[in-house]
Amino acid sequence: MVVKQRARRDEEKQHRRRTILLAARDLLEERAFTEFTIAAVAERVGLAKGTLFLYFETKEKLYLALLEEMLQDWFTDIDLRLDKLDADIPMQSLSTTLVDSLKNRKLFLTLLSLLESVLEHNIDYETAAKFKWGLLEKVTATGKRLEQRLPSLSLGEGTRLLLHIRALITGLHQMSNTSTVVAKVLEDPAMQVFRIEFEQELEYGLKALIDGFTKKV
Amino acid sequence: MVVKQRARRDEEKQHRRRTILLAARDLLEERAFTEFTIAAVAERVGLAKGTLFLYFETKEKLYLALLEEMLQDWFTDIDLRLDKLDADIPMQSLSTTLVDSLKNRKLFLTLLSLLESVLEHNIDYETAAKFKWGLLEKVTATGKRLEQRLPSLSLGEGTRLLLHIRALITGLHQMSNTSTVVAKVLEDPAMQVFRIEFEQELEYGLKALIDGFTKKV
Amino acid sequence: MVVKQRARRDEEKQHRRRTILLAARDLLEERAFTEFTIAAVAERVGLAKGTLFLYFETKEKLYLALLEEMLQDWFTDIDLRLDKLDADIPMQSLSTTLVDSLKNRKLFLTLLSLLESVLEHNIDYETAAKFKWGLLEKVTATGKRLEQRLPSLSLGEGTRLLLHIRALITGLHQMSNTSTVVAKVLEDPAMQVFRIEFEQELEYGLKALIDGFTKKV
Amino acid sequence: MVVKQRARRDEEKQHRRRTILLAARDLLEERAFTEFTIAAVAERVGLAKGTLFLYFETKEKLYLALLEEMLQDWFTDIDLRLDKLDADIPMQSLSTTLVDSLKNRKLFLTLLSLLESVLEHNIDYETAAKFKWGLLEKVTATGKRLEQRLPSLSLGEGTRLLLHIRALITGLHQMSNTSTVVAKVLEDPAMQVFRIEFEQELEYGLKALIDGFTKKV
DNA sequence: GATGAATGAGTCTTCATTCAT
DNA sequence: AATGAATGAAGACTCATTCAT
Repeated sequence: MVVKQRARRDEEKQHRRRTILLAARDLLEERAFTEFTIAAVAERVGLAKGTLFLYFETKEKLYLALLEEMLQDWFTDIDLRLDKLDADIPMQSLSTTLVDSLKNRKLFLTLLSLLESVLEHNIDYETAAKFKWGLLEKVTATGKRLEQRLPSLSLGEGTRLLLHIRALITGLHQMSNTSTVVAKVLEDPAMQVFRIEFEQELEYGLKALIDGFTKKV
Repeated sequence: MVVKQRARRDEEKQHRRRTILLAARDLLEERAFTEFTIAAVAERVGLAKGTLFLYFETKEKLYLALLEEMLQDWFTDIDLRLDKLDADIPMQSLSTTLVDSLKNRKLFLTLLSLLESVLEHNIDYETAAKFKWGLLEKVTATGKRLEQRLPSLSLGEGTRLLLHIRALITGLHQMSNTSTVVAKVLEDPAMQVFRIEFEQELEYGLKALIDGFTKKV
Repeated sequence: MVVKQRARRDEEKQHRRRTILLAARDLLEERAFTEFTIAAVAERVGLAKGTLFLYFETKEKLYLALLEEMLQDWFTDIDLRLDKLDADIPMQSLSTTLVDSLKNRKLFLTLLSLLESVLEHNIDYETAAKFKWGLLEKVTATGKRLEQRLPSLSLGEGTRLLLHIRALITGLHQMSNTSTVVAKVLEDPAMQVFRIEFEQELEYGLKALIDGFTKKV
Repeated sequence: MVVKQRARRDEEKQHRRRTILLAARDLLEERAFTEFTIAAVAERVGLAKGTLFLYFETKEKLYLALLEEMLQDWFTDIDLRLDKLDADIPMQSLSTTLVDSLKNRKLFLTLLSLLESVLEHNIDYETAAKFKWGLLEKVTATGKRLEQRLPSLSLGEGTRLLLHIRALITGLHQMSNTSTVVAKVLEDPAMQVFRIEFEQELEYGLKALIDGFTKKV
């Protein structure tokens, strides 16, 4: 029975919440999502299983909180980069910007890929609504920024482009994360086509996608 | 205990294998993937759970075999359509062709979306290798066809385009399949951005993607 | 964290003890026994969970104290009524008296029904002894009163009658408190036999019981 | 992994079902109801936990099945005894008959005492309805028999008497089953009043109750 | 004394897989 | 080959009780 220092003040509690999220983040970075259990997270933080339920009512809420935080970070980052981006620079640099913003965000990608298929299941209306409204806000704001940077986009197309960008990100991320056995199979030189280098391939795909979105007269 | 007629000859065994796959296919079409349990498949085929393990050593092998068959079908279909496609027709019709080929292939999309994240886990090297080599062949062949149809593509870029097409398909498919609760949240008019109509959106995205791949000078 | 005024003097502590018991009483009146958790009681009193354990070492001790208080009240009430009861009035009115004394004592009945099966577990010898000795005193006194009112009873039979009265009360109370699902089942007219109206049925049963106890020559 | 002989034929399965029920019965005889968990029953039968769920879909269904069987037995027994009972013999022997029928049925009494408060919770409408209809049938039939033996009872009063008999049984049974600590407290000679000898006391109470039911002019 | 965060044993239940029949 | 009963490792979650603050 190792009693952890108690988080009494609200500040401390927020900190512990973050500690849990960080541990979850670490865990996700190392192991497959299927091994991502409450028990594993608890062990990682060095807290009892029950304690986690003091901070997150259900497993799914923990997942979602994790993604929510990462989304927040990512959108902040992306917005900053977009604001710095000169409007005259061609879209090529936009894809580079996006790819750069995703570097060191492996777990963000993992969770993002699982959003609709896993994370958004087994949650209540309240939680779902709160999450979606938050997301809507961010998506709209960033969508607007895209429209400013890419003047050929008409109203609302920024958000739409963002949606397709996400599709490409999610798709490629999944395809690039193979199981250990498959990775071994792909070592064969002939299999090169399937050895997807995520960042490089994403940049390539994004360029094409954005190109297509903007150049289409 | 109704003992099913035994499959003795190899031919019969192959036939039973197919019967299982077909039943699994039907099941997947009706129910969510989480309800896709061995027990459910067995019940659907009218065979015992244990029997399934005579034909597929693990659950994942069954999944993979299912996808393998569907991939076979889809590539055959797509190749046929590509061969019929006149080389002079602009790429716009290529996206339409692709979208058309995916109509009535809901389960194919479901499984394809789960390939790397679920299906390729818990299988042995042999199975993985066999699957990947088969896929390589198909991908290469269809990639070549794309290069023929889209002359601006250089050697090998057909396969690469195919890869990005799949990424977009997988990404959009996942995004368009929301849980019941989320669906309810999305009923709000303001949430329209998140209510993704798969086929329509895919066509839009594919056009842009292919456009970008080809027009890029 | 709102720290409640500390109870320093013994008098204050007794007062707080009572406050807790009263809150627990209220809670039990509203909710089913299964929802009667320490957390719920604490919330109701406006004290912290831990504080409750300063006044009651175990959950069961709290229960028992609660029942003890209610028993005290009830015996006081019943004794008063018995004293007012004219010795010449037939026993019929005794059952009425008893039933009347139980009106508005729902939670008393609930706890009484759980005495041996739940409340008296997980307590120490001391507590058990104290409780039982107190009860003995009350039972004996009221038993005596019964013997005075019902002259046909021989020495000690008053207590014995009391015992059987309690058995009937406990039994009927339990039988009349059905779960929601069962209540729905009992809506069927054919199920009328099982729809027990506690007070009415108790009066009926008590009459018979007391009748039998007294008229038996 | 001790694989138990498999129950293949329907007959064997019924037998295993009974084995489980018997084990549950034994367990209940030895330990308190709170310790009566699926895990404990499984260990007792020497089966895996999961196996129990093949025979009983939920914990509550197991409980109810247990009681259902015992009720069946008891009513059969009681009806037989009532049929043999000469109508001319006074009701005194009726109480004796009832008490006799309850000898060696400790666990039946335990479960019966928990029927409304525990067993009938957390079950679905179907199960509840099936149980109640079965019970209704038995209660009605036995109620009729009582009316035949006790001619002073008017139509329907047999069932009503049965109801009160059950209340007394349940009440006394609970009161007579004390926890270990309380039992120790009751060793004091002064506590004799609380040392309830179930059978003896039930006979006494039943006599009075039946007397009251019948003699009431 | 008061607090409430932390604990962790304990509960039911699911399901892929095994193996006696 | 076919069967399906048996397995048991997980898994999420609850709650009385403890104890650092």
